[in-house]
Amino acid sequence: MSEQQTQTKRRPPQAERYDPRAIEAKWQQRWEADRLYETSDDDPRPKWYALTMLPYTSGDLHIGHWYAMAPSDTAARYKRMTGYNVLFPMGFDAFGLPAENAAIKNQTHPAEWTFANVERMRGQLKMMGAMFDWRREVVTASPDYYKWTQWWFLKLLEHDLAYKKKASVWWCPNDQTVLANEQVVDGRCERCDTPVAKRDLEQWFFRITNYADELLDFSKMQWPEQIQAMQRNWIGRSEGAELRFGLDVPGVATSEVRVFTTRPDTVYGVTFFVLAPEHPLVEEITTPDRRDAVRAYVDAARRETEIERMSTEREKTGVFTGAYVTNPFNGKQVPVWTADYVLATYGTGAVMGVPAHDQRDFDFAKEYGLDIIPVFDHPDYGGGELTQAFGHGGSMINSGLFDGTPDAEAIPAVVKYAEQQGFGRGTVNYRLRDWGISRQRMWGAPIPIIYCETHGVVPVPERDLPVLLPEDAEFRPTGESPLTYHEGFLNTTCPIGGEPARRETDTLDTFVCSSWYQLRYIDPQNDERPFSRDLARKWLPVDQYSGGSEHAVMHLLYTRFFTKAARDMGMVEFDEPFTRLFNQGQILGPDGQRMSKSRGNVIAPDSQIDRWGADTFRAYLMFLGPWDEGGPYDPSGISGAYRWLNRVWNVVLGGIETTSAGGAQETRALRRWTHKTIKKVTEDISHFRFNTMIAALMEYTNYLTRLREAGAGADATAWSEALESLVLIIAPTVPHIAEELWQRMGKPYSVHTQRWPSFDASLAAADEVEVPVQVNGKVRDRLMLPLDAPEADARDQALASEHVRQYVEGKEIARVVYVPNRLINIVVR
RNA sequence: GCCGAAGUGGCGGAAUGGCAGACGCGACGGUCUCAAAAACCGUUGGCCGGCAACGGUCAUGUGGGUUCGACUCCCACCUUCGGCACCA
Repeated sequence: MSEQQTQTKRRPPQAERYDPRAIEAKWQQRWEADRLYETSDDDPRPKWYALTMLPYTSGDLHIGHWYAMAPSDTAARYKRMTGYNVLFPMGFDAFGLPAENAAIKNQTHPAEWTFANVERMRGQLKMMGAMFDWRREVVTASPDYYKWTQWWFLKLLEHDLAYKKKASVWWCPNDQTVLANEQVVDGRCERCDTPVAKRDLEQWFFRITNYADELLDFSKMQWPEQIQAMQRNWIGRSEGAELRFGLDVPGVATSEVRVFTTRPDTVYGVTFFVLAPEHPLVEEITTPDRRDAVRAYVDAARRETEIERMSTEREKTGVFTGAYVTNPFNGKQVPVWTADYVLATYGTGAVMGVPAHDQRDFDFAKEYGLDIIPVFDHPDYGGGELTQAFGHGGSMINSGLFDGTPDAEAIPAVVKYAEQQGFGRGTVNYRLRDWGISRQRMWGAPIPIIYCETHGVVPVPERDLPVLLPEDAEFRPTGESPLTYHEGFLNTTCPIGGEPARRETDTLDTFVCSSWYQLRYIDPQNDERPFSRDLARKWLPVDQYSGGSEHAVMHLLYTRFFTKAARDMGMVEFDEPFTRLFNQGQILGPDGQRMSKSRGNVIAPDSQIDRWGADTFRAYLMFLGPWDEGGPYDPSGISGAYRWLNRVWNVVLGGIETTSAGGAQETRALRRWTHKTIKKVTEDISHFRFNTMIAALMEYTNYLTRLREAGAGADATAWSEALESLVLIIAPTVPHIAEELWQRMGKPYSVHTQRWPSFDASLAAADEVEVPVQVNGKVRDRLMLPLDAPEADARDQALASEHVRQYVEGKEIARVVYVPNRLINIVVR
């Protein structure tokens, strides 16, 4: 940037040019020295807890982080200016797979990589000029944080919300290690290219399904409809019945198989039965002659992803096990198959095959020549061979004593009968599964459990927390967790009897860490408890949460679950963690996809910040488009935001010839612009419509610039009102330049502690409006009409117009539509 | 495949039942300059007519529908993005 001064004929010389680099660093230091953004717990103003999702410590702060945080900061600053005591904390989500990958690659401890990233990212975050209260920072991988994450695990275990069961994970047979979904590429290990398959391990789970029904209730929050819809569908509540089919296989102890169905009324149409390949009974009931085929099929299924298996497009496959089950309703024996379209994780892992009334079952029956028996005389069904499955409609047929029961009564009738006869019961099933939290990895909070030969599974006593990660972890290139071969970590003594014992080597899913961090920010130094109950009462729930839409389901459901569990354990007194939610869209990388380190498409903003300054970059990101929609990152437009700030700088500092009594007309116009803009900006900023807010600010700046350059003079009071308002309403968006201008205007420090300006709606309103006149929907003329002109006047003026007359002449006027201040439409025939 | 969203000038977008293209980028022309950059001013959806002011007409992913009027509401389809439970 040149320090050279511009001298033009038209414009007065500027004392100094806008130099963001000088003013941004200066004010950041001043704010920090003055503790301007430290939030007190004792402030008498009403509280406002604004929270933005904490970043993962992936390396450098990228555009995606700026896109998430700069607008949140603007919203928080606005809230502060409207009279709230605003808490806006920041921290780091610091456990996880990428740190381990870096550790293996660099032969270092993951802590080294992680904490170096924390340092760097904190510095980069500070350049944004956000109002984060850094005294409250939390880092989930630091022992004084994960101590409490472990404490939460113990509490959930104590209240029977944690348990152990077998569940499948990807397993690389060559590296002898568990793989994350991300590490499986086209069915192979990303490290060694060996084909991988699922394998069952004992793992810890949280009983989130206990709260399935309550999690469907959004009445206590203001969340976007689409997020509610996604969570509702994810939870997937289905009413139906669990029915018991008889099993009589020699040498098999079990005498029944339970199946969940949403259509118990079609039970007489069952012609086959399917178990998921992972179902424990498959191996047991398979007859010797079918064993090889079944095993081969099950092995193949273990190599497939759930997404592949859920596709309704692929050809149905399956194998017959050789066994039969008995339909309790009609005593009919039907063959038991295993097929990959049945998932072990949904319902009971079994499906009763009713090909006439379920399309997937229909496809399967067609593929393998199984019987198809319709049990409803659906109005679309003519009686011949079925070409597709039929849903609801008609009344029951081929169903014994139920024949003739109409569709609407069928389900309750069959369920009632099943309950009377002991064939099953009406029940509700959820797609939601319990939350698996065990990770066979080193860089996470160790699960605080000890295994003792004598006492079994023993929770680590609270006084022994945290269970620390070893500092001398040695990573083998296989990716196996070092905890499994670290003798110092592994060997311990039983807290009950003192016998030699071994520690759990699995660590907690990182989503556990981020399920309660909003509670730690309010009391981050507390070493007695995870948080103070009094402070929780004061600050929570979070008033406004924001973050990427990629977290619409998992993180946001997990943390809601934690809150409800905490309430039931008597730790907090509210039901939901986040009263209001805003999900910003994705800022897309050059490949058109979400920016993330693992995709390798991140762009660092540093060079742009260096060139244009943080204010310009913040304004540019907010101007790009609607925040909830995201969009492609293209730096070519940044100069527009920079030019705008230059115009703001010049118009505020440039001076104008003022008079104490400017023309009444001009003064009125100036005040109208000022109040109209305050109104628009207030409305937009409070609804996160930052792009149109900035457009309005640009228009206002352009207007003031024209006014100033016209040299016509302006009313002194109205002009100072205009400039003062401008600086105040840009302050949340571009905090540094606003502070600098505020000071140069001779106003008291700080602009950020000023009151947001109010607007006078009557001053903001125009007294005349241009109204288009349409004939049959096409604009033919425009009229200047007084505000809220009566219909008769508008109609007369419209019909008097020369342009309109051409199109109306000689035709019959069928109707005149008049929308005051919007339009007149003359409908002719 | 399933769930959620989005498709509008050369580009980002505005308008959510009432003037399509606000605001900005880019491009083009100009001022300043030896020159360039920066800055500033002006023009800028397509087509047709006109020297021109201007007028006409088409146009919001595709096809249909509702309405005096549809970017906006409804139905079907296409494409792209986010998520799909161990990336976070």
